[in-house]
Amino acid sequence: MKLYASLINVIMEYKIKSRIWIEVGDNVLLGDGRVQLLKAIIETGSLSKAAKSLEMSYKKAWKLIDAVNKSAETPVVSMSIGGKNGGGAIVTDYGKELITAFETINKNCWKFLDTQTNTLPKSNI
Amino acid sequence: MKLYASLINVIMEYKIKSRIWIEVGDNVLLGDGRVQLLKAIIETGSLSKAAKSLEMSYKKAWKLIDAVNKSAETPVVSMSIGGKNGGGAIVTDYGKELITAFETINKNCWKFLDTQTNTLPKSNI
DNA sequence: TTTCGCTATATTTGCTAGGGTATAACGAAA
DNA sequence: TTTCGTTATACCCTAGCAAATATAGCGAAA
Repeated sequence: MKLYASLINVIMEYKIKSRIWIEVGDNVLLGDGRVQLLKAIIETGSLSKAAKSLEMSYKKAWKLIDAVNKSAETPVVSMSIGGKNGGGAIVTDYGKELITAFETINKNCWKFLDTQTNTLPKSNI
Repeated sequence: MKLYASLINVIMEYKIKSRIWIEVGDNVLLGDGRVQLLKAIIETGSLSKAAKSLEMSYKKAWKLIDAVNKSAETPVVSMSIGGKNGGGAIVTDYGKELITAFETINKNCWKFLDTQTNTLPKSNI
């Protein structure tokens, strides 16, 4: 009995989840998807390759980065067309700082929420 | 010059936003929309009136509540068909406890995120 | 000046979540 | 037993978003 109860508690535990994002004015600057995309750009050096690596359409990736660039005053990713390798995309130092700040805040938010789980009412099965 | 800079800082300030939700197993138990709907049910006493008050279709409201009831072991809202007023929906005490817990956690999450705003890199306009 | 791979953008196609509508089932009270 | 307002559910249909496709433009290097 005690065994079953503890098993159920393990399986059916509550989990508080969250998503955070950064807004500037009325525009979304950064969210989880955009951060993943920026990191893929850092790894691949181009927007199209980054999109492909995330199995995302180039169009969607471009729209996301366009929105980031439009809502950020300080440049986050700089694009270049033509040239040796056809062009490419580079995440600026400021963009990299944003990424690390975002990810640490996100992790800390998750940690905080985990501490709040025990404030939820117990379900009596 | 100093004046303009401070004005820009006020207008263009970063804002870290978030949404939280509670999962049980793999199912979503509660999110912001469901909490609003539950509160509307408490106020109106019926699912259809609650949906109307939130300008939400009855179908959508029913689906949300159905999902809540299916993912919760302890009943959250009990429905009755027929009778004096055709039936109705009642949020259980357990459901009310869930609502208040959810809302305080949410507020505390927002407060926490507000304290983290200054860890974001400064944009140099 | 030709090639190449990338950015940038328009157009079409396809899909799915959601609204609208209709209708059945229900049960207390008049 | 009729009325009434609700829950519950099926069906069609549409708008809006996303994917797919096509194509133009670019510039360094060979």
